[in-house]
Amino acid sequence: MVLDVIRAARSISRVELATATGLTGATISEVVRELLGDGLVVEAGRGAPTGGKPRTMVQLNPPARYGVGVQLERNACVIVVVDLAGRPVARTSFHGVSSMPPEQALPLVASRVDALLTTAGVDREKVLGVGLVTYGPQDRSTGVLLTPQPTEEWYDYPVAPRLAESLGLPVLLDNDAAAAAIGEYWMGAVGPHSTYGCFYMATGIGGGVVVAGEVYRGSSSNSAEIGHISIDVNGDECPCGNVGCLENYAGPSALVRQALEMPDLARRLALDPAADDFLTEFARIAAAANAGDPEALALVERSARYLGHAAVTVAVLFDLDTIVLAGQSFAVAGSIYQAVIQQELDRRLFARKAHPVRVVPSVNGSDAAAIGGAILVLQSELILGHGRSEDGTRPVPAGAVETP
Amino acid sequence: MVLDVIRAARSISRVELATATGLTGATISEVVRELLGDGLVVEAGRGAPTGGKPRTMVQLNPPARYGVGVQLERNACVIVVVDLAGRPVARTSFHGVSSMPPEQALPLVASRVDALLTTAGVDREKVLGVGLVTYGPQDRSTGVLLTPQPTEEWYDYPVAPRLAESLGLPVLLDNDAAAAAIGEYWMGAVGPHSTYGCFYMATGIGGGVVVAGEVYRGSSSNSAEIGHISIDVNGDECPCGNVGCLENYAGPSALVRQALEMPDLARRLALDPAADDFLTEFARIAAAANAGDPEALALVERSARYLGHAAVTVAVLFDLDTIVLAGQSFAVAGSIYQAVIQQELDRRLFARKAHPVRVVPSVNGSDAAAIGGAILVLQSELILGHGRSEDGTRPVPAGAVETP
DNA sequence: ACGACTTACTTAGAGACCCTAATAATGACC
DNA sequence: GGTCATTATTAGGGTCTCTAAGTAAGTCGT
Repeated sequence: MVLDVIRAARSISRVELATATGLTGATISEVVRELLGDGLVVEAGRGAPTGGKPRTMVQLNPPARYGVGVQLERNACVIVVVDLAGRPVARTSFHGVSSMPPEQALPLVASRVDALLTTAGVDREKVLGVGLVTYGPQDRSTGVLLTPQPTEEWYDYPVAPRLAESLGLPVLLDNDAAAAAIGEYWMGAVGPHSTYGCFYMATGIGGGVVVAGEVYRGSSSNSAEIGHISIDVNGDECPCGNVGCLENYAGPSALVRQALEMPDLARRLALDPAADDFLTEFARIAAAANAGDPEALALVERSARYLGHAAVTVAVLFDLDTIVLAGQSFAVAGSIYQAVIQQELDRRLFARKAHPVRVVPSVNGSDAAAIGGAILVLQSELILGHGRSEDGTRPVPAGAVETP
Repeated sequence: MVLDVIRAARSISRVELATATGLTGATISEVVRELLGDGLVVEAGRGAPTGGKPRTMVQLNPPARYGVGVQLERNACVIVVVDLAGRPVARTSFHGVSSMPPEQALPLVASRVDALLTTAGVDREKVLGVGLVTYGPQDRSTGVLLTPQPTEEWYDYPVAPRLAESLGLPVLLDNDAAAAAIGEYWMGAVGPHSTYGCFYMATGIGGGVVVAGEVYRGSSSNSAEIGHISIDVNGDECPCGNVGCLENYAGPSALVRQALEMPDLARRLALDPAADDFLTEFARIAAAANAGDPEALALVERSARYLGHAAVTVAVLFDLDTIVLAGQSFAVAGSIYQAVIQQELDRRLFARKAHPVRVVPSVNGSDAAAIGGAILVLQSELILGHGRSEDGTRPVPAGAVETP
């Protein structure tokens, strides 16, 4: 808990820690000494003069621990290594995983992770674990995917345990949007008391909500599937069973479909109706909208308005104060989306006497989910204490100085 | 925490408490001794034989403490007194409060509470506090209403502090739907690990979500306002600022409006277009639907389908396992609503590999909100420990046996 | 019917955690 | 250079919950 406050504050003195945590100075002294001993934090400089003894600031020691984030998307796989500060120190991405069966894909991923750690010169002892993030339903506790994607063979396959086996590191399975959401928190983009949501748009649209610094988990940890909430009670049925699903109005594949129905636009952007990777087609539409193409802009703005409409629902239900936009599909035309969604929220929530909802782009950019996955591991092991050993002490990698 | 487990189990032995709480038998012994001393629990009988020393069961001592619930609705005011088991031991209701300014209404409410406690013979020392529940936005921390209802004068009026002053008892302000929701939990209608929602329909439609035995609170404790989530992106604008609000499709006032547009039905049910209390008109429609009137049934079923549609959204976002229907507007045609909403959930969620969502009526009937308000106080003071004194001990009303 | 066994509960002592109170350290200010 | 304000540390104690050992109260076998 103290560590989390230090992280949030970036640099903080012991007195400030005491007031922030509610603990007494004596206890803080003790805890900070232990953290210093573990190498997790370092003393760094003086605080502003206060008329007495100057405060010695403590802050996270970024290279003390690392987390690995692996994101499996429909087409690509992104791997990042982040330090304690949440900053990526190494990154790689490659294609082809989605067309393999898991038996073949996971060892490949494992070898890539190994290679990345080696080239980045990261001491393996300092790696707390791997955060594996995917879209769609999953069983976090067993580390199993509950969707037959990318291929049938992945359904019910124990991806997390198998990857853990290959790597010899703990592997946490989680949702891409949830990971991106917690990434914002760790990086300090939202306040520690903020209740906020993340809209994650890549090939699909996912969502994650964070309350008091932790991801909201419902009864089965598959909450906030924003892509399949309905925005129109009279809409068409979706393969998911619901009607009027947001994704079919506002998702990248929907926009490509809509653009293909506009012959002028389709020709102008050289859209390929047979392209199997619709994200590149979508990126072209987004780029055209950015460049001022009226037809493309109209499409993107309508998509954004639908997203804004869903954002109102999510914001009202969860009582959010901030919504973060993350995922590569916001990479190109993110500012348009941000403006329109913000406008929609302001318009629809103004009449309520409630606080406004702020819309912001992710601080972690396109790799938000992968980075978030790595951060989930850091949080799980260091803050929530899931990785502590049986005797209650923290696992101390080689190199850390043990307190006597 | 131990008390909460005892409540949930109704009757439980110390060994079972140990396994349920994760504490050791020794600790449980100590804690239970203290609870016995406070009079909060009593030993009651033997458990099933296990081959050794029989287990002595402990259970809540219902008359040890009481909570008062006060519900302010648009037309009526309901006051209940419940014991530790959550059972109402006294109840009264009256009209007229909504037409008064708060300066006049709150002393009236206070006198009614006093009278009710007296006639019920409840020792005032054993009353932990009052749960005041209302609809619409509010500021729980200050006990202030953020809506100009029932009249302008109530807006920003410190209702909770004033009532506390009049009564000399702590007063908690909360949302009616949230109260009804937590009432279900206390009564054991949902399991302790359930994540569930409550749809509360009286004059409007409210919602509450409970996670791990506590009401979900967003950034301002005004979450899950179900009546004003949109079910139709192309719908009409609502005074709240949103479009296609559920309440305008499925709420009691909407149904009365729809029925008045059907001359045959309006005549048959003798609906009064000028009636200011549309709940009695709505009850007539619901009764007709129950009795098999095809037009009335069609109206109610359509309303239920809209509610079911919203239920899908809420269930997906919060990942619920159960939805409770509460409030007087479900009193008459509750079974129709329950069946249709259940059907809609099953239909829309089937394709997902997820768990089903169960729809159940409230165990607390029409007074669910008032009872829930009283229970909120019990929970707040006894389980969450908000009412403990400075030295960390529980407040011990006269009559309780203090441990040496 | 008696004693051995099983299971439930209690007591005693130890350790972790965090508190209060007193003490040491360190730079600002006159 | 001494006093003061403020920060940090140390010492000692209280509370909580644990382990380990002991006691209570049944069942079961002979």
